[in-house]
Amino acid sequence: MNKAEIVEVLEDIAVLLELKGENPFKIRAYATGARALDTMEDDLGDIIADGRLGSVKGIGSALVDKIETLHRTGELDYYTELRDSIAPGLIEMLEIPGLGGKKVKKLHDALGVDTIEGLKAACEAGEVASLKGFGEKSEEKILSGIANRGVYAKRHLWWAARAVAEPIFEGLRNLPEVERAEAAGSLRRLKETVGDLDFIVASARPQPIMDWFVGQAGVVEISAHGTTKSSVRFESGLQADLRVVPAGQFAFALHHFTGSKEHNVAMRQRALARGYSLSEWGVVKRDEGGGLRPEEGDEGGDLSLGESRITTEAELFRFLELREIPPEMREGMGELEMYAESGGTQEADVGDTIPPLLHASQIKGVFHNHTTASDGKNSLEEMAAGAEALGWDYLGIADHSKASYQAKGLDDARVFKLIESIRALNDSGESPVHVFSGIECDILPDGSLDLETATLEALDYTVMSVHSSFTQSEDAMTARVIRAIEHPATVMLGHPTGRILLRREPYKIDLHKVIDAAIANRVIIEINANPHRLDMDWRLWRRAAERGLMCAINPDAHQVDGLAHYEAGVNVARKGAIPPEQILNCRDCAGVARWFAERR
DNA sequence: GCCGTTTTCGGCCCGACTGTTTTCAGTCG
Repeated sequence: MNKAEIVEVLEDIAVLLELKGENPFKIRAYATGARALDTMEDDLGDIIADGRLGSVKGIGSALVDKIETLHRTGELDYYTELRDSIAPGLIEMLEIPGLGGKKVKKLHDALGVDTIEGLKAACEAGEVASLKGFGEKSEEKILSGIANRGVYAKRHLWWAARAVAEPIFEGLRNLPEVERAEAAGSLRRLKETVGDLDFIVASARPQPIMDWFVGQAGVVEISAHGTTKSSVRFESGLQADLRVVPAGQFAFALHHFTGSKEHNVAMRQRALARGYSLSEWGVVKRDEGGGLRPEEGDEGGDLSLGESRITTEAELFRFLELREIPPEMREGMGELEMYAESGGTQEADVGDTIPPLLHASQIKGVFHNHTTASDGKNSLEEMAAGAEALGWDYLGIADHSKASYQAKGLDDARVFKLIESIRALNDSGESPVHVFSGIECDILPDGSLDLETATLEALDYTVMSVHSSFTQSEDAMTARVIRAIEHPATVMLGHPTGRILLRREPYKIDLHKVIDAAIANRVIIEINANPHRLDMDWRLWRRAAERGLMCAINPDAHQVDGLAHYEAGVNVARKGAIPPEQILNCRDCAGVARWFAERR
């Protein structure tokens, strides 16, 4: 069993234990272990062979046994027995808002329900309301949760969520009562998908702000409307929370609600290790007995340190001897260690290990875009004009190749015609944007390429992509893509997993081997910046970039408007901490041309 | 089940909100 599958098993065990009513800390241990395994960068087989698994933080002796057994045999009796003892309907019930492990267990124990349908019937019969700990409100909430299960559980593309958030954010900032306003949560962390929107506002007069918020266009449901917190839901199912806090707590609240949860846990542990307790309200000193007392210098027993000393996130980080961690790096993936202040005891300046994050203004052009020659909606000239409007120096055009028949893919002869028309545009002097001629060439099922080598070599650059036979085995797909990477005419690899966020799973492929091959062959892996793809995933980039992998931000635009998606690619590059010098789009026109030439 | 520069046992991040209670458990972020 591979690592990803074992991670799933451990996560399953955590859920199952929750339904068993197990010790919450044991449950957390499994969830933590799963996460530790997931974020581990080395090959699991190597780590097991070296006997290093037990030294991974969060994985103790019991988990070492279970992970090794799963890795070796693909089975685990403990898991099988646990799974057989729990009805699948109970696991589904956890998706209903307001129901956690304990309540689901109680419903099952007291009423015998083990399916969503059974639970619905029990609610309608009033059996749930008569249960101790439940009431009429719980019953209603469960019924509405069941009715809306699909929409509520859904996540939303970052791009779509931002479109909803921006007008609200702008509106908030323009209200006279608002002192400071920020969007927090996964939107601010630039995650590829967003569960809900969080707005944090500093104000001494919350009520008018709350009233304005719940009255926004597009609000279909108001689930809370209080003085410190309001919650609304939009038509798409997207939920938005607004929290208003006094100015002195703003930095703490903003940090807390930006998350991630794992980052916050790590921050609190760091605070505890220094004798402080950190929360969204502030930071207080803990005395020896473990109790809390207000930080010295605070007046009137106000527990918040914020009003006197900490008014920005930067100050909060500095208080914990950290450099300011950008929101997109706060994923609980070792960022505290990365941004720790050296304290003068270390030989090397840790600052050197923190790469500067890419800024959108550094992008001088993008690659991999389509025109009406294949399945694009705009002509070559219109796309070039779109690039000019964005202030770019160059634009790469890479239409489909003939195997993508449904996309009117180009055969060899049409490629040469396209090269001619691109050359004509460049020579005409009509476009200040230089156009690079490329192709998005299909990687055929056996790993061979869809066009003649001579054709590929006549182009400025190439992007090789898989568009067919998605269901090959992991070994076959990996070998297929690596064969394409090893082809001398290959310059870039397109959307390496083929995933469509919220819609289609990635195909099975060993990306670690693909990354190794790309580095060895000086092949660029793209960040497909289409908001539905964002492939290759940011989680893989930090390590890959450290090992020297080059990246290109490719909007895969099929019309002029699609060029703007490059911004979502910038997000991925930031989250992946890819140094700008390893991003081809940061080079000027001559630099890009040189890269293409040297690659050949 | 994990972990340890006070600990191999006794902790484990913290607080608000909700709905249910009559002082609090469960859920959520």
